[in-house]
Amino acid sequence: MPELPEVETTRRGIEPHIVGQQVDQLIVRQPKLRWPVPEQLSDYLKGKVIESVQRRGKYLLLNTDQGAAMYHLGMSGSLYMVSADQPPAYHDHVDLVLKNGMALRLTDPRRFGSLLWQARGEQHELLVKLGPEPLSDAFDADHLQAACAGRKVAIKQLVMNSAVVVGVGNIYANEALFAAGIHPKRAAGRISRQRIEQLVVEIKRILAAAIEQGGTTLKDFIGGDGKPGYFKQELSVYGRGGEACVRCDTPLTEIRLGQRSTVFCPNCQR
DNA sequence: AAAGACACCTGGGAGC
DNA sequence: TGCTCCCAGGTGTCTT
Repeated sequence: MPELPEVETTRRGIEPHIVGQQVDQLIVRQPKLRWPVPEQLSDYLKGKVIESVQRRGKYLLLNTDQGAAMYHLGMSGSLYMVSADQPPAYHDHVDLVLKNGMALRLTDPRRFGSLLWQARGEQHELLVKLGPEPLSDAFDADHLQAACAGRKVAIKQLVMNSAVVVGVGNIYANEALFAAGIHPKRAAGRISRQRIEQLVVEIKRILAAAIEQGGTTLKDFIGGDGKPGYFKQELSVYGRGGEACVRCDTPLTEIRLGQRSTVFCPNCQR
């Protein structure tokens, strides 16, 4: 489900309901997520006040004065507010119950998501190697060019590498490469400076636009406010293999690149 | 060091 | 109706 825009949409949706609230308890019905939910997490969180909700890449950090609850939504996760007495459904794995009677509920059918703890003053090891935020000034043409230099890997796989830049998943990698006119299989080290600059611009533009639209709802994504995302209407290539290119009418080609479905226009993208 | 394959897990849709 | 197979928004780890 979630790439960066969906995670940011979730963050904005839950933030007003959580910041300043005190944790009553953490109910873990299914601890077997991508990594086991730490057994002591409930003790860590009990009685703490959520001071802020922060996003780093696709992680959400619920900060307290002792450390942070660190959520990742994997492929199929979502987070939303419910009344604490709302009966859980089958895949509702964790409730963060607040003293005001509400709860932050984690649903994740495939369980590729996670809920971990980051101690105060430490950086969790999963965050250490992350590259810059795509919407920050640290992600610029100099950075991307340096990451591409000498690399034979396909540019699509490079921009999806979280050590290079965080938050660019399969949907937006496809879309950004189309917008920049770059073939997804092109070797990263064989792209001109000018086209790298264009790619940086398009990644930022598309992610920002998707956030504005509340993310992309494919199957069942809903933001923290319970509304679906509307960016699907803006997709030019993702999910459109075989259909006509919006720019030149050529049928879009669909291939697999690193086990991920990849769609591009063989005429517009070189 | 870099590239590629594989792993984790469930549900939905296509095809027979 | 029901079975099998393939696919899905992620990403750490193991193998070449």
